[in-house]
Amino acid sequence: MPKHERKIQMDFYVYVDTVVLTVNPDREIAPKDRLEVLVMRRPDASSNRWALPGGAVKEGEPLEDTALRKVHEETGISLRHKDLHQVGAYGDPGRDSRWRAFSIAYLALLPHPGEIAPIKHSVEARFMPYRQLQASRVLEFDHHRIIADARARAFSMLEDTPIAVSFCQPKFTMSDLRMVYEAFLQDEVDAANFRRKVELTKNFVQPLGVMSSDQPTPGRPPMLYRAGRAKEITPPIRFRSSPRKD
Amino acid sequence: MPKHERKIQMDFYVYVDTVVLTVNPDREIAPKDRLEVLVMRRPDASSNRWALPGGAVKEGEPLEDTALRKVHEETGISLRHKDLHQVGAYGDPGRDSRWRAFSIAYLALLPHPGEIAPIKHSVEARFMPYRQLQASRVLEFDHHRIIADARARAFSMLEDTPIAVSFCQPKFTMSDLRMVYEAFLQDEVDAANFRRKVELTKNFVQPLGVMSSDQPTPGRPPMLYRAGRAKEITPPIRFRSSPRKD
DNA sequence: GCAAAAGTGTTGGCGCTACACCCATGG
DNA sequence: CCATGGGTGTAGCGCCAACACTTTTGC
Repeated sequence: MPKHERKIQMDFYVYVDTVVLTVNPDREIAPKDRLEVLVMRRPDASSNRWALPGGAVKEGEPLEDTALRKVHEETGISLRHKDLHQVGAYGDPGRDSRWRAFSIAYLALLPHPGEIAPIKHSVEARFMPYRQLQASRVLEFDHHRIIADARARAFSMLEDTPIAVSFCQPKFTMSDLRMVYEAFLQDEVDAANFRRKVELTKNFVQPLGVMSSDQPTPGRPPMLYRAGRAKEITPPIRFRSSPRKD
Repeated sequence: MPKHERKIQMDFYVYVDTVVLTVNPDREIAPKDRLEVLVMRRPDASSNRWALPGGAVKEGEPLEDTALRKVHEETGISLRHKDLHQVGAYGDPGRDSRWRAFSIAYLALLPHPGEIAPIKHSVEARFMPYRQLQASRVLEFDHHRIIADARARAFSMLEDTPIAVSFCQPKFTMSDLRMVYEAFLQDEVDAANFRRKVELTKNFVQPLGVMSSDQPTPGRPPMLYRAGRAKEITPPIRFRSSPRKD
């Protein structure tokens, strides 16, 4: 690593970009379109150009602090350290046409805010469906690749950590939790088997005897759960894709 | 990301460090101790201090090129782009006591060189057992954490890509391949089930005629295989840890 | 009002597949 | 002694059906 060499990298920039993912619980929406990404539009940017929240690392500032700071500055959303997971580093020459720019990408998981978060900042920020973003390539730089990598990493974390509850409200139903997996799997999951797998995993969720008396919805009132204290899922929750028709 | 702001990051350094992993096929060695890491000792470093090969990114140089270049310069080993996989970025203030240093870590998988590679460079380089490195903390900076992350990433890649063959010679036996998994699993694997799982995966390996006519070893001569052309393993090869005694 | 229908959550069961463990055979 | 192949019991799970509990609809 660092030998005692001269400082020759004065034109290098180090940024942090954060992919804030959420799952829209609206049952009207198709499972594939429930996954949403927080994006922003810069004041000076051309219309129809969106970007991930992010910015330059300050001197003496840990990378995760940069992520939290820029997301708050640019979208008004306050994340916590425990919500952040590193996705990777992006540093190809030419990914930024102006200068050599490195970006360390983070992933954050957030319960869905009921409405588009009221953002009173100079920049416009909102959640947009992941699939729509990938279909119409409106993101700057290599941010399409970054959000794709972030989604893949989030899905693998769903399999062997209880992180899916991060997308849910403090009290949630089994269907809420299942819809998180469906959003990332981009497919439906058998409700019966899902329940069994979750309940057999010690400390994944904790039942709260009560029924949800929210809005009167049709159907049997669901049981409510809250997050357990498990840090990992053993055995991992996997969903086989093999018996699908090929 | 990059706004039009002044250049304020002149004291930031961007490095690439590479974790070259290999599996020692020596049957005398316990499975847990077969995993080895390529480390080097700097000429000016105090004795007993080792580090991963790596160095600063040059202007206009892709990150992976930096990895290949520094590994070659410092250890004489020539890697290929396809051997490289990114592990992550490390940028905590204070990880380098001299200045703010970011390091992007890569992972490379290499067949075991029969002998410690004869390195005729100014720096001393060699493979050392992973477990021994982690037990005696002789690595510089946060390289202990980096090699731990690299090992975890390699293991997850073993499960759903045919990358294990990267650790083997061009022609290998089923036992050679199985020992790769055992090295990362830190446990033994049933030979019969392993064979079936591998053979049922299309294009994972390709059987050659027969017989290793190497050294006459005790036991029945094994079949020889070479790498298939599959890019991923479906379904993934998993090894359950549940029915072990707890 | 009341009954039927429709919608959602929950439980149970059948059958297949994967695999851990064991054993037989071959070189 | 190691490689290879076969066999068996069991756990996980995909799939389906039944049942529970509610709101909505029809008369």
